[in-house]
Amino acid sequence: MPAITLPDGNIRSFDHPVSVYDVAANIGPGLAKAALGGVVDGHPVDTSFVIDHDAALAIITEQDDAGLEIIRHSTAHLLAMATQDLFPGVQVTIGPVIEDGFYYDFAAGGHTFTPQDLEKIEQRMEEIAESDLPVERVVMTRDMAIARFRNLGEGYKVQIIEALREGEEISLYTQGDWADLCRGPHVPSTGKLKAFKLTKVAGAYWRGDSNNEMLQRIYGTAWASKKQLKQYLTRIEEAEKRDHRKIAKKLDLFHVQEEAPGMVFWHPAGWTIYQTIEQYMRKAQQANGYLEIRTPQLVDISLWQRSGHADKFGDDMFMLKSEDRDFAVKPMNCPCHIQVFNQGLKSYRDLPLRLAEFGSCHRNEPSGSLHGIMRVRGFVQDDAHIFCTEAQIQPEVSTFIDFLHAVYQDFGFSEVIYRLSTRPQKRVGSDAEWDRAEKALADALDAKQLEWKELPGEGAFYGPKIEFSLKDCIGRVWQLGTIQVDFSMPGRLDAQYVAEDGSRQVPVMLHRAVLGSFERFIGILIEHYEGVFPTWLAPTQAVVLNITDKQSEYARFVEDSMKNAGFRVVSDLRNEKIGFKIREHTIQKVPYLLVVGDKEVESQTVAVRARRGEDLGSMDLNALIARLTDDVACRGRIVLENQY
RNA sequence: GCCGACAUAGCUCAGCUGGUAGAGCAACGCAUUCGUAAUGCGUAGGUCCGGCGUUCGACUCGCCGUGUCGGCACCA
Repeated sequence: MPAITLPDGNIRSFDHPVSVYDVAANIGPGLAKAALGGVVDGHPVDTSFVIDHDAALAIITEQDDAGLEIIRHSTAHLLAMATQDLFPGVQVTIGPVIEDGFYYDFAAGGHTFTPQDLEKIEQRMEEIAESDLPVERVVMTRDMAIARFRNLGEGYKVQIIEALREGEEISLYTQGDWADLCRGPHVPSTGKLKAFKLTKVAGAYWRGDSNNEMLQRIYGTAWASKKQLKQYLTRIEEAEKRDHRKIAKKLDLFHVQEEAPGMVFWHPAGWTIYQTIEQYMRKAQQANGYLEIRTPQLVDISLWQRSGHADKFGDDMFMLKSEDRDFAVKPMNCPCHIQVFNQGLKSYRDLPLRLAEFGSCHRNEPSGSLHGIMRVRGFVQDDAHIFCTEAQIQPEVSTFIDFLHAVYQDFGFSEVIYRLSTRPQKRVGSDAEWDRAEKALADALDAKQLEWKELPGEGAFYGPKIEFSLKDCIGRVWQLGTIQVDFSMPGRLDAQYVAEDGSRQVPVMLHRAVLGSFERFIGILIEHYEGVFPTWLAPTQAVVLNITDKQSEYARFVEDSMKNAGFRVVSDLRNEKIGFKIREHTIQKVPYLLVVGDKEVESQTVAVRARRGEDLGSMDLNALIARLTDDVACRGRIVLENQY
């Protein structure tokens, strides 16, 4: 005789076992109609789930995140059913929910899905949804499930079931004459699926392993209502306008071309941003106890053999031969930094020793992985290596995180994603060392009360790492900063110091970067600001505009004065209407437009127009310089409130 | 690297089933000297990504490359 406790604390008693749907109906017909599933004592279930004992129950509707998840999962099934309907012989594999949607992987024999196929499939999905087929859960034994899917010729499903534990309860969900293996829960009927759209088709390896065959993945998005779907599509459309490649073209920041795939040609405007950031980082690092160095681009392969890089990444390194010697273009800076450390005998008193380099690196990244300037083959890192004792690891990591936060704040980033990547299968170093290194990093994160996620097995071959990541305009996550503990490489490359007791010890090395690569960082920045750079980064900070030729001499005077005060200013003296010139420089996102007409010449002022048309009125040059000085000094910290 | 799509003027893009290319903006010239998001008129501009093939004829069809885009895999 179950007593059902609802989320609001209300208890409803029944004299017979009841389904989730029954309880919802007991509360009200509207809720019964809206119910998509339930959560019974913390476990998500279908509306058909029968409760026969006292339990806590929350009804899930499309208002809940869990409801949306059910809708997406069921839409994935709908996609699979429609696809198999239209393309007999296609095998189903998996179809999970992802952010904002779902996908389903198919083994389609020789057929490849075209955009036209997607349209047809989507249409079939609409039809099935409209026919409001009941979705039912069927439980069977493992052997029965295997037999069933084997009969259907669904080899992939058989493999999935075979991987499940023996004796585990297997559930299938059926709709009409179609069924899929699934844990659930699912919507009670296909009529609940009202707002979805297939978005793209792509290849994906079976079980995520590139040694396996490639399946065809169809992506889709699904929402509780048509309105939400439309909002989502608009959001994506808007986000795509922030694409750093598009904005960079409009603002003339850089280009790439066929002859140098994955390498960036920086234009004056882009290079101004780059240099501003580099100079900023240089100062910041000096202030934080780093010593800047510079090491060679080409280093004999033997060094990379000793460091272990040639063994693990040899295929991805650019090699060249000269006078019978093999050189590698450096893919990273650490082995070179150890060479600097190794010059002269170091004492424990020298530790921690922080060596920094804006190191230019090249990696022959797989062609398919290149992406704008976010993933390139030639890049520069704000790289540094901290040589220290084991006891110094945690304070150094902690100090570094503070440093990184201060830098990110200057760029206006607040939503940092923290991840700790732990030991991979292929690695060097003892388990005891890995234990200590992983703990040091986790403790540092916990001490700062940061929310972080562990990525098991994702560490570098020489040590675990913390990754600091940000999202791009359409939600793709990119790693920028990192700090990695390395117990191995210093030893491999003979780094030593003399300890207090006179013994020779091998230092620990921390690899770290705040921005990661300048290329990627600037790509993220462009999307973050949508090209509207805060004044300190803006390639051109102000443009002087004359109304007619009469004021050109004064305009040049203003330009020179501002340049002498240290700002990046140009004059636009073209014989064009003021409205036209305003428009052009507004489109170029120049922070300040300084208009000079007869009035301004007369009063020795400028009429200042800030971004988005804001009229700051007339100012004399001292007031203008003060204003820009303040603006530059605050960097990106208040740019967001300035923006709108 | 793998799967798929795409590559036309400086940029954004048209170009139907094969008959040697077109617009807007930009550039250049002339006129206009103008007060806060587009002044008018004119001129010039293309190895239609590269190679090979089919064809009387290829931007258009086929094959091979290269690059880009979307995913997957990889990411020291």
